[in-house]
Amino acid sequence: MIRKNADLLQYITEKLLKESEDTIIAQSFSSGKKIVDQKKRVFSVYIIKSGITKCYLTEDNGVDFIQEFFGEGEIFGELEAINGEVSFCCIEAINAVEVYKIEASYFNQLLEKDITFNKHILKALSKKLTYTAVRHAYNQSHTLEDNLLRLIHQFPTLIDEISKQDIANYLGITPRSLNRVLSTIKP
Amino acid sequence: MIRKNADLLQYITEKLLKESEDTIIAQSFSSGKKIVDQKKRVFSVYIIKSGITKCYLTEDNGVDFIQEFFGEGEIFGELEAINGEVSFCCIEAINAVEVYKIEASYFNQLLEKDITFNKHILKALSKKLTYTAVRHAYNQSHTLEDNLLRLIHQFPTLIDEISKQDIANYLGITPRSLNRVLSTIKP
DNA sequence: TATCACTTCGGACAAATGTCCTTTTTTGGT
DNA sequence: ACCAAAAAAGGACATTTGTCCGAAGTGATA
Repeated sequence: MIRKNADLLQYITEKLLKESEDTIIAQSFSSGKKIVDQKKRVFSVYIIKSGITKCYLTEDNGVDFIQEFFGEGEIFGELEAINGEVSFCCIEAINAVEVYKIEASYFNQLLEKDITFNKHILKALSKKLTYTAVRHAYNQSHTLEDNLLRLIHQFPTLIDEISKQDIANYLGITPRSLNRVLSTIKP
Repeated sequence: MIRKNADLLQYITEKLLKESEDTIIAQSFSSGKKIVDQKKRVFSVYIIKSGITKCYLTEDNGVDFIQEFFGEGEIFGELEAINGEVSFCCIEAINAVEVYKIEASYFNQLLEKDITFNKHILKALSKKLTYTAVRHAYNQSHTLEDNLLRLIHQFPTLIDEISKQDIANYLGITPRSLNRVLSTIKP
């Protein structure tokens, strides 16, 4: 649901910020702002300091699909820095978001020079891969009701913090279906 | 659909095999054999030399969901080597499969010592992440008919090489639905 | 050839989900 | 406090997908 990466954030703030004061810069985005746009070049890698973003793709038929919600310590832009391709998704602030921003070229330098950083990134990538695989397997193999109950269990304040449309786009369903199932499990 | 990684396979065969003759060993599996089992420890990393495997998870309700089919050069077991956790999926040979097998500990040594290898793995991980994200977004946002047509377009001999049950498990549907849609698009 | 196990194929019906609306509620700005 | 715009809610119906079968095809083997 809302993914976090405490280890990575800690490493950035406690170690890297001190030795790279001029290359790692803080930046803020207000709710609704796009930080990374689909099919555009990405010149930086971002690590979330605070706030929540959604990571989504807009399909050719106009439907939005939300991959994940990113919270503290989650990284994005790293795939594009590593393989040099354009972004395949949008990253948009859901509330007030603060990030650390690293130039893609410096990020790649760090990967080569700093073994610990390299390991953090390898772990971050394998974490992402694991949780996306597990979530999609679950979602495809269970009923909508199961998926919703699991989501609410993992993140009880979900419905207060995230719009119905976004929850529906995360589950790959319509808001109508979401409401229907919500009304059967709530009362 | 069937994922491949020519660059990685080339690097293994042309460079690594020569300098690590005793640590990278070839191994064969016949059709139907499980190479990696779900929720078990994994002690090696594998790169496919030839053949096709399926990568799938069995959910608590007994449903199998196929993440991907792996072909030449595709790597597996690397997530478990990197983060030290048990496997979250099964890898099973679909036909006769030959792999290169690397001890997890040696794999981690290589990551530290061999920058080129490290880059190959970073790229392999980001490729995997990109294609799983893109595939799931597409599948969730399009009709079953669209998904099938796309699949057949990407891989025309699909229906001959892979069982209906596996195709259904890959799409997250039942074989009944698959047949229904096949009969509407074929004739 | 007979038989068993396995896969495939579809019919008939049930259940889930989408589509298209209109109405109600909430939100944000002046 | 008021209004316009957006978000949420849910009715009615159409469509899609699942469930539960039994029938038909296939391949291996005695």
